[in-house]
Amino acid sequence: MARGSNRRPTDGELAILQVLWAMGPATVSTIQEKLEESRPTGYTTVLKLLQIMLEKGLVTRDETERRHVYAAKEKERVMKRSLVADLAQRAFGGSTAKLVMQALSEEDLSDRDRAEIETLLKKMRGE
Amino acid sequence: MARGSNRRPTDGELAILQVLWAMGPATVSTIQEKLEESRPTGYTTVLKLLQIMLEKGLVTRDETERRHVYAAKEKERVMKRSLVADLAQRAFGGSTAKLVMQALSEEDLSDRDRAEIETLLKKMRGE
DNA sequence: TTGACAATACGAAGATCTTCGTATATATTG
DNA sequence: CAATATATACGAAGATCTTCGTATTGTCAA
Repeated sequence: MARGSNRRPTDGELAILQVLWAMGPATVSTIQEKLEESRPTGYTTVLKLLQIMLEKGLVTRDETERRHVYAAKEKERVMKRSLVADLAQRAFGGSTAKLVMQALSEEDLSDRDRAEIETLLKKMRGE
Repeated sequence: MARGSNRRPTDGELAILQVLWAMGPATVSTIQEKLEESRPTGYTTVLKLLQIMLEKGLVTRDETERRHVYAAKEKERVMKRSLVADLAQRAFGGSTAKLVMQALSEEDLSDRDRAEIETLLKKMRGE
């Protein structure tokens, strides 16, 4: 198996994935600039991380142009699902419901958020 | 600052915390036996982890008896809140609501769970 | 073609995590 | 008390993560 396969992304990797999900495919320097806002990181560091992520299969790379273009491989949704499942597993005995309860009970949700969640639950009830 | 302070617990540490939260204060061998079910780990490894967790302030230790008794320091709720907040930060742009939406939309909740969550939301709406 | 610049590749250092072997200390029992 | 069992302490190895310095490669202009 390749390096770190089947493992959740590290903090650095996740920060990069967030950028890629938000911006779509991008070059190293673009990613690095964007990352600067939330997580200052040198150019070669970002590059190295992307190279490792490529090895791990977390991103794809288009080498057509001189400036390689990286893109997140896993769909955002798939990855986030697995992150939530992972936390549920590690901290909530595998129960996503418990995780949700915990999240809701501590948080000050906006009315809008709360309404959205209620709608979602209503839809689930219908099925 | 002490070792790894302000950092989220590692997988091994979290596994131990889960045992301590479930069983209350316990000796190394008790913890190790319990852990065997979910995460086979040798005795000295568990011991070492606990010693490190003590340094980090994740657990307390009662040395009165020959067999030291370890206990989770942070309240379960506090730690779990910070874990959820951490994931929201790292993967959902800081939005707990988005995290919850993601968790709910993918999961097959039992009717009971769904009802419980709806009750919680209703209560929040009242306030 | 060559010089200058821009981008990638590579390697290694320093931290942390997990694991375990071994040393040391403390009971227990015959 | 001596022998044995049981606990804890310590240190070090092997992995992974992050970071960065430096080497290499590719591009463009004069």
